[in-house]
Amino acid sequence: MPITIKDIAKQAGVSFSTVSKALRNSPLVTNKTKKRILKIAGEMSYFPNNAARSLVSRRTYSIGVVWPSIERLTHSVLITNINAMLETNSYTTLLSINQVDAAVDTFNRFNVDAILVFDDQQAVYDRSSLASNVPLLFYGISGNNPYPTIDANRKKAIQLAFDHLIELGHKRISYIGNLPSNDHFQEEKVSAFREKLHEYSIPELAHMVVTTDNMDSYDGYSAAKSLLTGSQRPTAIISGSYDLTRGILKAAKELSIDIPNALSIISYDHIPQMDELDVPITAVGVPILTIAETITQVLLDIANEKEVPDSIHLEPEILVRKSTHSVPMVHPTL
Amino acid sequence: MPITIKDIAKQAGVSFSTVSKALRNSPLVTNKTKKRILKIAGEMSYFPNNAARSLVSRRTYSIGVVWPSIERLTHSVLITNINAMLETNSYTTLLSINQVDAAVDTFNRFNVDAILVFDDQQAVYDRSSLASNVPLLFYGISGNNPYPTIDANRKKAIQLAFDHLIELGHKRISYIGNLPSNDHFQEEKVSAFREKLHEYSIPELAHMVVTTDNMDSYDGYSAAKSLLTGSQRPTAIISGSYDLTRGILKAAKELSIDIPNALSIISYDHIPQMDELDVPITAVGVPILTIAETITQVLLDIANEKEVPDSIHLEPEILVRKSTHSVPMVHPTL
DNA sequence: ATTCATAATAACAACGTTGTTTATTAATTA
DNA sequence: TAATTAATAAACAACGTTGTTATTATGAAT
Repeated sequence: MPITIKDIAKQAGVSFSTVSKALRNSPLVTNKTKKRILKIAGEMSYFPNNAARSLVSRRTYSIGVVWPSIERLTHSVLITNINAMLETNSYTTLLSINQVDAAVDTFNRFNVDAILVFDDQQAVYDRSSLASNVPLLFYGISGNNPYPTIDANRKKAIQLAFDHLIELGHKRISYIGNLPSNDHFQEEKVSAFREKLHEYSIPELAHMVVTTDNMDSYDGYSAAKSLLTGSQRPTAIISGSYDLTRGILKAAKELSIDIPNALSIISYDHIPQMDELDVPITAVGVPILTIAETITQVLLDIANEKEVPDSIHLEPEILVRKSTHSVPMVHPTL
Repeated sequence: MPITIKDIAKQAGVSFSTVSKALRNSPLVTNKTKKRILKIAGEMSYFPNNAARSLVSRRTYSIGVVWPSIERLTHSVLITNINAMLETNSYTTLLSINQVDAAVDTFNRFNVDAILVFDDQQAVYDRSSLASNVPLLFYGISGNNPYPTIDANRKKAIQLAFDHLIELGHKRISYIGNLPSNDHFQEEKVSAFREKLHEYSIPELAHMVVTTDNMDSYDGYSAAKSLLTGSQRPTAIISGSYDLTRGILKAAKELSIDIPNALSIISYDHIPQMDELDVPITAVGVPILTIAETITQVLLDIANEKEVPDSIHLEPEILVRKSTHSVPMVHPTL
């Protein structure tokens, strides 16, 4: 039997509506009684009943996040940031690891003020049939769904990376990334890479695009190991993600390949963690804080029934750190 | 403006209380009107308002999970399982990645029926001062907090592992595990290992206990690499976790050390994923499904105000797979 | 045909809160 | 001192539901 304002009212010898006002710090209650009531509320460890409150205010000041894939560092970082930002705006974040439709259903029942859907997996469900009275925001898929969407320009990111390497004089550039059958995002990166090869009239040799089965550091490690011990060693590698990069770094270290002097590495995923690796890694992508800020802002907007654009494309940036360097005059294997 | 039963009532030309009964499939409404109302509700994409419902029923049929550390595979697997099990019991799982006290506060406001706290990090807060009207269940810490707690007997697990190796004739056994300053669990495993050494009168040589900085696969990899290339190569390794084990496996593979013929590996963490590694790994620990089932059951119990034991200790099991074998007659390096 | 039982639906109260309206008290003025 | 105003606090209505109670319509039995 949870404590209610009526219990407090009885204890304080005052009407329950006075208690309500006191707890909400209304000017309609004198400071003295306010203080007294606050004290009693604390002692009785009172929690406002969100259900009752939201029933009358039509607001819960909470945001639901649908997060079906819980095992990716970049996403963890992103969610942690969004969570923190929402908190500073007095919003509470609720997560669900259910399927998108079930999670949306749940959040509707709880009357959250807005729902954020991480749809990176491109789960198979009919996005047009998602029943929801709560406004939705998608992160990850552009177009083809009727909800506001935020995504990152992955193509541009790879282009930035490539151009940076070209500027440094690199020609023998490899891309390491995973390429699952139905992942539109990874495809985008690979094709951007190939377009750039074409633009600079660089023929695509074997092993210039190394696709991995997974996004794990190991996949990066294995790919890099075989790539760097092969006959056609590149002078620079573009990595598809933070996790892969960690593996690549490890491989290089093992082979005593000096980074950046003997090999340049540039990685997708613009997260602070890039700075903490053995060699601080030059990174491309939309800064994770920018993503978090944008998502948070749009969430707050749709929660407050403001108009938001149908889709927001975030532009990537390049942050040059220690891992990229001009191509060595004498290539060790060339 | 969300659809309410009143809207449906108006549409169906019937009183709102009839709609309520129809939607809840009450026998007090004739099948004909029931069907009609259900149809209309569907068309209007109606969602029952949880706030209103829970206000009167005093139940939300939802469980809050406090999950401050979101980056560990075993925990992800565990939560995924608990989530699924609760779902089959018609309960909804809500996650929060906030600090324990803030998350408990949030869940109290939402009137979840029970709260599960993952307290593996032993976060610094006064557990006795956690204000909550909702029943709490802790996973991970035994004793010293006033709430029901479920934990796994880690000591026993390491003992099982050790005994198994002894049975196979191993004497040169190493333990690889991380040992952060304040992690009681990891300490428990290490000290269990040392006790066993003592029990079998095996002197502890250098590198018999290799502590890593992190729980990452890399840490396992590095540790194993140095351990296996050193002069005192063990015939068997006990690994502190799944992630470490993956690294160890990788290292062995690279060094062309045949598992299990040249080296036995046994790992903590009794999860199905152990079976899917290069070499299926013999594992000790409480089976993850057992943990999930126990937690789920206790959650349902406390949600329904049943009495539950103060603390439940789960007993570990050993599952022998392909990675352990009797000690080679001729030790390669001895 | 009138009464009575029953089936079907409608009306009502309650859950805990907030915002508004009304009543009470204290302070000020004439 | 009586009247008026300002201050405080109490009472009330509403939010969307559910469970209980009251009402109406239907049909059977006398």
